[in-house]
Amino acid sequence: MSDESQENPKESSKAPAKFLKPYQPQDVEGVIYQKWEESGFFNPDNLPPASAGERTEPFSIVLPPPNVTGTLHVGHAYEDTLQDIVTRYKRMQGYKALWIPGTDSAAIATQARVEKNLQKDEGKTRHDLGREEMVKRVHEFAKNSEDTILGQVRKMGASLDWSRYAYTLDDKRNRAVFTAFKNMYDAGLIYQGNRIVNWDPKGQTTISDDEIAHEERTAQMVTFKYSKDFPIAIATTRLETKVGDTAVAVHPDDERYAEFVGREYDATFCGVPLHIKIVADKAVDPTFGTGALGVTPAHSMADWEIADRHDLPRPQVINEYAKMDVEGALNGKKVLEAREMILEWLKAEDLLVSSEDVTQNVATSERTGGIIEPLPKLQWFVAVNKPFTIPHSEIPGIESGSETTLKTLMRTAVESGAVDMPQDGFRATYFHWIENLRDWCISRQIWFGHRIPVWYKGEEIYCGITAPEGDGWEQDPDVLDTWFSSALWTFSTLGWPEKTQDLETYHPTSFMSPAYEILPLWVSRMILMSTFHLGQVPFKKVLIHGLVRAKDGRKFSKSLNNGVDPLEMIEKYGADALRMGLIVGGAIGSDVTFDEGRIKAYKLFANKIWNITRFVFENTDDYQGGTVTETKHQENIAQLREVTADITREMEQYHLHLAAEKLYDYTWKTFADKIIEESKADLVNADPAVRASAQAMLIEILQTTLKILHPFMPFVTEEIWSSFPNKGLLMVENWPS
RNA sequence: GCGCGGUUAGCUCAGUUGGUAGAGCGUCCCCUUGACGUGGGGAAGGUCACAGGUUCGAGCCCUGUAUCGCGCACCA
Repeated sequence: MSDESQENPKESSKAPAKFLKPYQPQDVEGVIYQKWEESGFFNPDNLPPASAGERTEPFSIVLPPPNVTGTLHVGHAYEDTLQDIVTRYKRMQGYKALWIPGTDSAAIATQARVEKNLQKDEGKTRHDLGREEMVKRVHEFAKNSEDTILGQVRKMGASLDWSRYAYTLDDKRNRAVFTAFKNMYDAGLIYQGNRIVNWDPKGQTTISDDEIAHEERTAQMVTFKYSKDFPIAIATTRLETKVGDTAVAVHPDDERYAEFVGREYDATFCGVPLHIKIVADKAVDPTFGTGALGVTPAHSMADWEIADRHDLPRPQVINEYAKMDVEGALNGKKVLEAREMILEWLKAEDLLVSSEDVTQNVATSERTGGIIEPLPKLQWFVAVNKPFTIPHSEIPGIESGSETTLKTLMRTAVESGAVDMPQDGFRATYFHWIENLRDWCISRQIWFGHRIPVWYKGEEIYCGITAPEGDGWEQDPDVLDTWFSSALWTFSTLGWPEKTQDLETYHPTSFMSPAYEILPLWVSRMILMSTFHLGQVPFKKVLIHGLVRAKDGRKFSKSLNNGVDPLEMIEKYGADALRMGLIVGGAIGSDVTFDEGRIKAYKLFANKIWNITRFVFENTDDYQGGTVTETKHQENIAQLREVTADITREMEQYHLHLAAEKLYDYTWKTFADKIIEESKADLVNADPAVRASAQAMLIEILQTTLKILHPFMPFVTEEIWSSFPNKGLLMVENWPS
């Protein structure tokens, strides 16, 4: 700051004409962004030295890649703002600040979107087009939507290094994905297995646990016996699955049924022959229902595990189209029809014991709304509990060359503090999720995405980064779960698997700020991939943010049609106002309610800064130099120094909302309402030294204020800064201390 | 069921290590004083969900209750 007061004496300026009108963000934002881009300073390789000398310390963030399914929404705007504030702050502090942009192909979401359009516009399905044509269409759609969304990110003022732009399906990221797959396959951590998966009959694909939404429905809970001579009644809401039963399980300590354990019975159930064994298993809750569980291994996760323990057969009785696949009259019926038929049959045979309505949560696909049918299928999995030897580890508590599991890595990365997750609540959620984690099903039966890098020829199987030599090889038709590639994002964007300078310099990344809803989906999987492939955490600090909600507290969603278009807000109030309005909306981590009034308030604030500047220019046009000599002026500067230190403290703790509020408060209540008001008398003082002192003070306070406001309101501050003679870009000025 | 979070002014939300409650918007009154009316000055408005506890002192810490919301797992 002291060097500033020595700089000032050389400066004198008239108020440029633009200050005579109110601030018009629309006129300047595009121009300013272009100036920034042309400067090359978004790329840390081009940054000028800082006050402390050459920039040596890296600071890196990767942008959580928006899906190429549509346009920017206000949640993106919030997230972009958080990251841009941090990036700009660190850049001004002298770091090699890098923020990498990218987009995500979002396999299922994007394909579903295109399929929907296809159905609507042409009345066709993807099968009508064929795989090749369909994938082409999806790529076209993605390209279009990518252009749109990147244009929108720029409008937010995001200081992203576009020269390092990455797309999850580009060549480099493809290579990273295949390499990651192969490495994990070779380590025995990716395997193929027949397991119960969440099958979406509507989307004709498997989906992960995280893509399931539970919907509350009323269902009929039916208690019945398989046959007249069967000794135990069981209950179910899914009668149609009962033709796939191979056992009845009771609790080992349940005396009511103890005598039956081990016996086997034959029955013909609604035309289907059943062979039922009575087994004892701890998983059964003796207090629920009749205390006996009909075991349907092929259509229930829990039952599959019971079947494992008792070596039971696992007949599949429902197919991929949610239709019955059994002997007799039920064959080919939809599950709901079959349920009715069986109920009628039970009544007719007098096997129905009782029936009641219950409320239960039905698993549906988040994407298609289809009711999930648990089915056994041959799928690819990542083994999270399987021990393996990690060749290299920088994670505290995990030695290089030691035996560990992916789950242990995920837990240790956060437990050890290598990933700093300061929000206790979210850390608890994270650990809770890890504890319940099962093997991750990574194959998807869709066409758009990373094709699984495995080829088959008869009994032979080959896993590699490119197709194997020779004829007759056929590639696995499935594609990978989109989160598989997203999970590599912190290092695939930096050039991995090549040993690039970027990877060396910028990984682990410094900071990540995702929404809490993708903590399990994405954050934990980035930790999984990064610790496995690099032995490093993906980021040193993760600060989870909340959702932006509509004023009534509901989520913004397309179906509710309550969305707010950030571009409309920018058009109306300016990007700076939108940024401030979102940041001050609430503490990071809690949900933010969207409030247009708040954004409007910050448009007024931008104008206030504009007019402060006008006042300073108008009153310093004859400024010939001189320093801040008056005691009260010096006190004002000292006070600003304290405010700056306070704001810096808040920034260091990532209390961005507090820093923003304090900036607003200082600029308006102290600088404008007190300092400027009090300076008016001094500016007309007969003693030219007093006037000069006031002038020096005003210039210094204005310039410092612009600097500390810049990360929050980059456009208006940069525009004002450009009106001072002999100044470079504000974005690379040094953060005052 | 397990886990997490919220409950503070009419509305939307802050509140840093416990020290007499804050902002924006809204409401009311005043001001055509040369930076800005997209402004300035002032005012009203809160038993900080409830009940206990710890403390000299609690919006903040502890226990419990209510209520709203979220996540995970689901019971057949």
